[in-house]
Amino acid sequence: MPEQTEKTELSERKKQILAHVVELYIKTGEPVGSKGLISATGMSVSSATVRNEMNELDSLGYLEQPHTSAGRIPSQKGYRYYVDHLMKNREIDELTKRLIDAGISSAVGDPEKLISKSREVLANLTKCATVSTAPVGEMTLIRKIEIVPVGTYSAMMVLLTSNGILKSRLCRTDSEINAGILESFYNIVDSFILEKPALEITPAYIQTLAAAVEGDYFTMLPLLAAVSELADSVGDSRLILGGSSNLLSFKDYGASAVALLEFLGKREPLTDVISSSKGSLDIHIGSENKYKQLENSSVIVSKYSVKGDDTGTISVIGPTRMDYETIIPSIKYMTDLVGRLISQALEE
Amino acid sequence: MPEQTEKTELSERKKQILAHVVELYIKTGEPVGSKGLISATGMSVSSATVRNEMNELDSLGYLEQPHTSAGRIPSQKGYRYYVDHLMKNREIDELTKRLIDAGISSAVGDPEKLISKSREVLANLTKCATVSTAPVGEMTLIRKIEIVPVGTYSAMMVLLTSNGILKSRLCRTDSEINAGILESFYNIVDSFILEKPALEITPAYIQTLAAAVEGDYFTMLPLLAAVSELADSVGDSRLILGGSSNLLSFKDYGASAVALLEFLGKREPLTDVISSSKGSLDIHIGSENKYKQLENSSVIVSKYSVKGDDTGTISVIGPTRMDYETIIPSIKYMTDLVGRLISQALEE
DNA sequence: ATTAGCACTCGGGTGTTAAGAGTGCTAAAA
DNA sequence: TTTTAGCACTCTTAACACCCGAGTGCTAAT
Repeated sequence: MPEQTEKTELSERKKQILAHVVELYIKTGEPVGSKGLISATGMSVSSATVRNEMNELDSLGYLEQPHTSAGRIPSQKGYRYYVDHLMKNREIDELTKRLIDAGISSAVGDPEKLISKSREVLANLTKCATVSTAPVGEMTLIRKIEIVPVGTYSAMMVLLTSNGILKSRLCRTDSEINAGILESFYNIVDSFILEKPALEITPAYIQTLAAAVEGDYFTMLPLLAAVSELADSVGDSRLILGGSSNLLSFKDYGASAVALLEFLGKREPLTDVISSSKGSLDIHIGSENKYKQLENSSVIVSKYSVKGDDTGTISVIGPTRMDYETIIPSIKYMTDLVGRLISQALEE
Repeated sequence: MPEQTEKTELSERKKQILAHVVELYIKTGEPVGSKGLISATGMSVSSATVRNEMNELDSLGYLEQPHTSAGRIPSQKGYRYYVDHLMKNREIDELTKRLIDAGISSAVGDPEKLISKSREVLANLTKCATVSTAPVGEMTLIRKIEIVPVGTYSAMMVLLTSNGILKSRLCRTDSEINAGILESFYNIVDSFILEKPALEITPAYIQTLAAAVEGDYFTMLPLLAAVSELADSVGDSRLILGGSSNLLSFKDYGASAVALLEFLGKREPLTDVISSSKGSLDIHIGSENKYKQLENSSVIVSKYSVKGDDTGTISVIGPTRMDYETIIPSIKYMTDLVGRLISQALEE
């Protein structure tokens, strides 16, 4: 009597077999056949039985055959069923946890560094590509601008946003940077730049400000240009891709790896993919992604929120055959940690 | 009588043919045969003549055949002869020049930005991988450190080196950052950190400093740790690789592209390759590079020097079949420009 | 010195075949 | 009714033979 009792319910043994197929395929990358499955898992049934079950899983759409005489591989539906129902979502591995902690320890206190470190660490850990989006949005305000002269004609400038992103650069003027210049610079900054959204500090806006400057226009211009350049680079931290070369090692993508890398290189579609995630941890398998270029990939998007309502994301992109079982706990742990640390860093 | 008069000298026509073969092969990527060469160049000799000449070029080692019945491709020696004697080293293209100028215009005044922009721009231009090394060395000193509180427990910290590299980060302490802390921080910085080589500000060194702090050890520690982190990241700017995914588009590297990317990902050998260059513009063709992984690649290393004796480099890495004729003027122009602009930025 | 002509070579493409892996089905056993 | 053993079948892959064409090297004629 324990058979598929409903359309959506699989018999225990089918579940077991599906889980084994998915896991074996994830491990080896080879289509798994009835015999191979038995010898690898030690199930105490015959290959014929497994074959029958697999056959049914096949017609139910959970498995598919690359060709008639090969083993089976999970279909998209199969992966989906696996991550939804079969995967033991175990706790994160203690060692992995240590690696993560150690990896981002040097960035504690600085949101931007936390974000990029987390991306790097996760890329190393998962051997997949990772994407991070900083909690930068419409309402990320310019919080502080400092300028420190380091020579007669040059100064270092630092810009801090309400989200804790810090950008700095040197800038150079044609005429001397004296107290007067600094004063009028801070005046402009105080009145027209601070507490404005970073996205609004465009070159055009700067132009209009500069036009209104009395007197030392030509000294002020490079300073204001530097401000706009810094404000602009805040936006750059929004979405960053890392570890994409990891994807080359997967034999899953044959020659198509190049096309994938090209796709990932473009900003807009990637932003789209990430931002279309709703939950706090979303898994998009294969063609669940709306972009054709991702049909053989899975994207795991995990969100964290910092004290405001701003949310950032960390994502992992890899072949559908990625190791969900270990990646998911890692990315979860990572996002929690980063969210906590950033919130902490932003406390007054 | 104009034949190969010496071992090292080729007849005019041989030179012409060699040049054509190299250029055609660079353009098409296909081995060039006698007929194809004539039809592509409009030479007024018969294919048989060309064949004879090619045959001799072959035995002299300038050309080689992938297989008997294919056309010829330049050997390493052929490329070498081409870049040394045959290539018209024309001026940089006006359009390219504009692109370069425009590309790095936003970075003027900031050495570090200049360096990374130049790398990016050159990667886009050449479609190859690019490597930049900043003029960071043993004698790059910490020139200035500023710390600006931005909240009760957090401050932004900025570090400037003698070479104009600026690094910044937020840092956070457990107890309040007050005037006293700041004062003792600056005391430590002034006495033990400023004007020291950045490379010497290691975590270990910081440890010994921190140990000697009286009183508020636990507040000072994160600040000093941040200093060491910043000093460390100065070293990171030393050698940076960019545009490596460009290499994937070259059909020259088939499956070996992956191995190449892996090689380029490692820091030490790459440093070795770049730093073994002696002249101001060095071209290493194929296995002239001492690393086996580069046997199908050429590396062009171009140096610039800034006012001191510090020199940085910009390099292009691509298949031996790269377009030397346009890449070389571009990289030359770029290094000159960057060298000039950095020197300018570093003037008092 | 150049060229036309020609035999030759070799890689790439196209069957064909044999081996191997894996399946689906059937009939017997539990 | 479920499981299992056996077997025929399918399909991929590797290996081999084959042909075609591009390109060569050589020779003889100009």
